[in-house]
Amino acid sequence: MEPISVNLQNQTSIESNVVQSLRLLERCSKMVEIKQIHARLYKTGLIGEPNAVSRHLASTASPDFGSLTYVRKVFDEISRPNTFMWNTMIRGYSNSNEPEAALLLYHQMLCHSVPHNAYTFPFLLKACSTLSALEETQQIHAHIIKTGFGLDVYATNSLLHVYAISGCIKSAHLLFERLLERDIVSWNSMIDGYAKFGRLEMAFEFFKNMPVKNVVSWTAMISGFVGAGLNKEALNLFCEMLIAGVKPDKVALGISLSACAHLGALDQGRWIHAYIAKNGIKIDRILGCVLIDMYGKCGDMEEALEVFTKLEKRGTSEWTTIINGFAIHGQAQEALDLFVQMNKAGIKPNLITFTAILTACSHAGLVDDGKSMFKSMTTVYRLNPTIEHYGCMVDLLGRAGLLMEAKDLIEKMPLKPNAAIWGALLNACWIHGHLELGKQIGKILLEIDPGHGGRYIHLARIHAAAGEWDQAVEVRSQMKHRGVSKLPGCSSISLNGIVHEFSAGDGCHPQMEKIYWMWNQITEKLRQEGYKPATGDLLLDLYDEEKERAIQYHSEKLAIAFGIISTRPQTTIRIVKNLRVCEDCHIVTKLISKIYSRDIIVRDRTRFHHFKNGKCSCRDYW
DNA sequence: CTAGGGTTAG
Repeated sequence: MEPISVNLQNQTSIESNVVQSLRLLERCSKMVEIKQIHARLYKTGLIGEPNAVSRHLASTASPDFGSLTYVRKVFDEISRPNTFMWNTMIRGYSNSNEPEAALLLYHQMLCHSVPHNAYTFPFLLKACSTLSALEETQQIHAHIIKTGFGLDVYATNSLLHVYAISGCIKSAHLLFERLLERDIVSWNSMIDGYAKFGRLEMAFEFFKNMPVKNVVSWTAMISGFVGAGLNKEALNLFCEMLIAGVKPDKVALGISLSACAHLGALDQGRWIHAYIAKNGIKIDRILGCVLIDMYGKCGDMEEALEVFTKLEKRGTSEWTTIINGFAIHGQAQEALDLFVQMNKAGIKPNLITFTAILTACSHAGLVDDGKSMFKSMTTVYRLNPTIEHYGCMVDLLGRAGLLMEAKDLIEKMPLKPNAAIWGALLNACWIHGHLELGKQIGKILLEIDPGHGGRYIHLARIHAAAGEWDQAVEVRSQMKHRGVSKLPGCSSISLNGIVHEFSAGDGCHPQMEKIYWMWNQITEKLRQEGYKPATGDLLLDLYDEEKERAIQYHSEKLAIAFGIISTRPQTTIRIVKNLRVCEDCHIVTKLISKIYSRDIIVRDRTRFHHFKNGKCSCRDYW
């Protein structure tokens, strides 16, 4: 920052002085300097110049400056703020963490009979959209029409956006139909509105029919797929976008990377990372997090760490993401070490950081560490544990066999236990054979979460293990009766940029015959090693032939068989599964890793298993 | 001035 040396003595050159001051203002980056200039505006009388004051407000109210209180003070001193100044303040608050203030200001603006201009409504409606303030939006809608801005494309697009984003997609659609002038933004808002609420067919209808698409149109659609869990479709669309010759920007790349993360599509993730590097796209905070997360969720912690280390700035999110990476890999010590380093670096952990840390302790069975971290949340970091944190603790204690302690925690916690809490306890009961308690909890779960198929299966299993076949069958038929279906198990493997998906007993894959042949080969070798199927799950399904077949061909088994025939010997096989690995598959995969000398990395619904030479990184604790 | 983004975990 150069010293401020504006010659203010000569009254005739006051205009050029204003201009010069304004230039300085725009270059200002520190609050102190802004305040200095403000003081100078006062001293020199320039404070009476609406232009100078306006610019001063504008640069101070920009999102780069956190402190709106200061701007507000300046604003409040102005006797008759003009429209520009009101707009500036509304814009400031619409981008802040108190957007309500924007609405209040607008109200005051009306009271003072200050006229609007075309810039007033977009700012104001932005505040409405973050607040999902529909009533206010309707009032503003009326004002827009009354004051003759009903044909202004910025005002109407802003309206359209609020309606679309706040779940009033019908109003948005109606408005869209009535618009005389629609531009690409109008279309994109419709796509985003429908996509965000899971109405992908409608979103796609708009996407398909719009006259010209830009990168935002594609991204809104891709993001809709990701939001609906259709990550494969999201990636396909990303590829189509490239083929259509639309250059992806950081937003498109980020959302596609998160699709890769969900899918465990390492190759595609690497490709996007390389694209970012090749095109000189700056890795901002979000891209940094997504990259770390992608590598972590795709099983490559070395690369995740590499990205993390190379980042210019590391904030809470970046640390949290890398810690979570180690957590899901069962590398609790690394996670805990990073937590210490994070503290040393002066970065404050947040609630999500603690979820990651507690997950790490839980997966590794570090009961004492977990307990002390949980305690430190309130005592050291002043964070109130949420239901997720209690869930982690119940899981941690229950998994370690401390069922009574887990139950005790549930009874004493200040929050109402939800399905996830009981689910964690039920799982613990199952692992440690506490069948009586398991049955009680299973019943609770069926009541509070009647649409979740997995709960029925769990309870039925427990009945079966207790030898209560009638009741096991009863639970299953209850499930059928209520029309609840089990989430089908699905495993995927990514090869040469193509994600292959398998579901249990699947016959869909073009190479299915070969895959089943390979699986039979594998079973033969397993038998020679003395393997016998873990039949716990099988017995329950005896009454249902189709399911029995499905269990023999669990989706991950098919994916592994496909992996072995489709890759060179020694190549690591990476599988992603949407459910937890069952005991039988875990045993089998360990054996396969030894017999075929293959590293097999399986990502479960909650964690990674690295199978190597007959052993698994989870040390059979999962 | 209006439109698309991430980290928990279900």
